[in-house]
Formats: sequence, C-alpha cells, structure tokens
Amino acid sequence: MKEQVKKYFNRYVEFSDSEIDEIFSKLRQKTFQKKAYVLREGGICTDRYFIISGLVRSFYIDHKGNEKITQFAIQNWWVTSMESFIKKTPSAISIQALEKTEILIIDKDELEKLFLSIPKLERLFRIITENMLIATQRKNDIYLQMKSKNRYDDFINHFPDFIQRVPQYMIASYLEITPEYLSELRKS
Amino acid sequence: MKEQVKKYFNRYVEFSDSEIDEIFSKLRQKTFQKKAYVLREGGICTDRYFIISGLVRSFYIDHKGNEKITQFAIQNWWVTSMESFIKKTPSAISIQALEKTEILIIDKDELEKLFLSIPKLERLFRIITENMLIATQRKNDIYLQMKSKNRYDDFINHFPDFIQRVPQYMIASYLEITPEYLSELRKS
DNA sequence: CGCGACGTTGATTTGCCTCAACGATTGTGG
DNA sequence: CCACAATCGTTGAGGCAAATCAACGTCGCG
Repeated sequence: MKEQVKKYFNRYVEFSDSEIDEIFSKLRQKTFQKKAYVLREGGICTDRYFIISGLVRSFYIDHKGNEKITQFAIQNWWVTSMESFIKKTPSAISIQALEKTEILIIDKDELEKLFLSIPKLERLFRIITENMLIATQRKNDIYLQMKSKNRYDDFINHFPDFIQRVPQYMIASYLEITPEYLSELRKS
Repeated sequence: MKEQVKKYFNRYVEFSDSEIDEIFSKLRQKTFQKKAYVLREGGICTDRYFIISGLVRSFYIDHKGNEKITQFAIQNWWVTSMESFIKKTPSAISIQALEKTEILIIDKDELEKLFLSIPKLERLFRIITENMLIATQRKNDIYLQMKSKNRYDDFINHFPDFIQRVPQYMIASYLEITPEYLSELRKS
C-alpha cells in the first residue's frame, strides 16, 4: 500500500524516503464498508481523502429531494468537499462508499504543517488541484454543450469500468439525465 | 497599480517588499483595446494573466460554430487557458478584451523559477487554484441543476455589475441559453 | 417467501431551441 | 452630417429533447 502511494506521489514531485516517512506518519488509514459514509452533508470537512482501493461517490440533495451525484472516485483519486474544506463551512455534499473502500486520511491542520516543513508537498497539492480544475472545467464545458446521448457515450469512453460497478440510476444522476430517459437511450 | 497587486497578493500570503520586488521584476504589463485578443484559440498558452482593470471573456467555438462563453474576468481575477497552460497543448479557448483592459502577464517558466526561490508564491497559487476550483464546481453543480430562469436570477445576484457592461447575448451564451429565450425570460 | 431495489415502457407535458422577421440603436464612410 | 450597414434586442410560430408520472417486471437479499 505504501508503495502504491509513494509511486503516485513521485509521479509529480520526487520525495526522499525520509520525506515520505514524515508524510506517512500523519496519515490515518480507514476502511469503509459498502454504503458507509466518509462524510455527511452538514458536517465540516476537515480532511482530504485518498482512495487506496474501492469506489466512492459524492452527491448532494437538490431542492426537490433528489440525489445529485457530482463525482465518482476510485483508486489514486483524491476526494473532499472542497468548499467545506477551504472555507470551514458545512458541507453541501456527502461522500459515500459504493464498495468496500480503503482510504488514507490527511487532516487539514496536519497538511498545513507539512506544507511548511516539506514545500514540495505543497507543490504536489498545487499540481493536483490544477488537474482537478482541468477535469472539472472539462465536465462543465462538455456536458453543458452535449445532448444526453453524447454525454452517455462520452462517459462510457472515459470510464468504461464504472459501467460494471455503478448502478445505472447513479450514472444517470451523474449525467443529469432521468433514469427513465437513460434507459430509453440505451436501446439504441 | 503596484499597490493594488501587492494588496491582492497579501490577502492570502504575506510577502516582504523585496519578495514583491522580485516577483514584479518578472511581470510584464500590457494594455488591450476593446475587442483585442489576449489569447487566440489554437495557440499554446504560456502565461497567466492578472486583470488590473477592464473586462475580458474566455470562449470557445462549439461544433455548430457558435461562441460559448465560459468565463468573464474583471479586476483582480486571474485568467488563463488552464488546460493549455498545464499540458502545453493548443488552447481550445480564446481570451478577448470586452473593454480597454490592463493586464499583468507572468510567463510559465518564470513562474516556476519564482516558485523555487519564493515557496510562498507557490502557496499563493495553490490557494488561487483552490478558489478557482470551488468557483468552477459551483457553476457546475448549480447550473446543471437549475432551469434557465433560475440561472439568470443567480447570475444577476452574483454579478450585478456585469449586466451593465456585457451585452445580453453574451450573458445568454455564458448561461447556455439562446438570446431569444433569455429575452423571453426577462419579460417576467 | 416477500419486500425493496432496480430497470423498463408508455402517455403526456413542458422547457427550450430553431428559424425568420422586424424595430431600435450605434457606428462609419462618403 | 446624412445614409446605410452592422449590431443588438424582441416577438411569434412550430418542433423536438427530455422531464414527469404511473405502472409493471425482475432480481437479489434478509
């Protein structure tokens, strides 16, 4: 497991073994069973979560009471409620495991301390955040412009493995389509 | 002008005067007339742009040949084509001044060097990127869920000054509505 | 076994787009 | 300084993508 994380970290910035050890000493590891909540709506999100294995979704409840899924995250992805984490406000989203999921947890205060002692770590997080921004902008631009059918095709191309692991109505939610209409689309 | 930027920088991280001077020595200043292009689609975006005064839009051309506006930026905002900047790929978007606009330009290579000599600057950019991510996610979540009418109301509340400065059909484009339909909405 | 979770189907409605045409305003060259 | 062209907002008719609502079939699980 440590090897996996180390490899991931070194993809963007090179850390020495002692730096990795220092970072690791601040991480907590936790296992979430299927349907368990990593974070509940309304709570302050004080952590960043790194997925070792498994699958989670983040979602919020819209004004009509429907769940809206904003993100799926798997192995080697970071999740958090960014707005809550940065502004220390109650989180609008919940994060929930869809399978048994292994997660590494880093606390905000610990992270800030690590940024000071290991500036390279701050660099890593700058880069990670930039990548998240690009991905989010991409979803924004592409999905607003595309018709439902094309969004579904795009999703299949980008995340083929998710089709197997995620129930269809959740994919519909992520794509902002009703389950009924997605079912219709799939016939063709 | 220098005071304005210094004040902005110090909102997130405190820099010494000598650090500010070092940063400033790497910045170029440029004035763009109305309708002038800061960046053209297809070019590699090697800079980040900081708006001193004025107003720009970023937009791309969709598959039907229509302009889609993804962002407006004013005083104290950063703009760039993030994907092009990070990956060094041709930019999908153009950036254009909608008014006479004063811009500070920082080159990517210079910025990377500054990150090494002034780690606090990297911190500033991490924070800026986080804020951009939050804003982008917000647009994502809210706009996908809202009907056109609500998006327009939301826009008016968040950016009341833009209404005066930006032609209506550009606001329509930003909100992913046709100008005709926005006109219809405004009647109520 | 029985219940809840999930996918499908069909009928109806609606939000929004498309296309075409028409004023009002601004700007520009002769 | 006027004439003509762009640019911009509005209006209306018609059409389609996608939502809503309700009902039903199927599977897996406690």
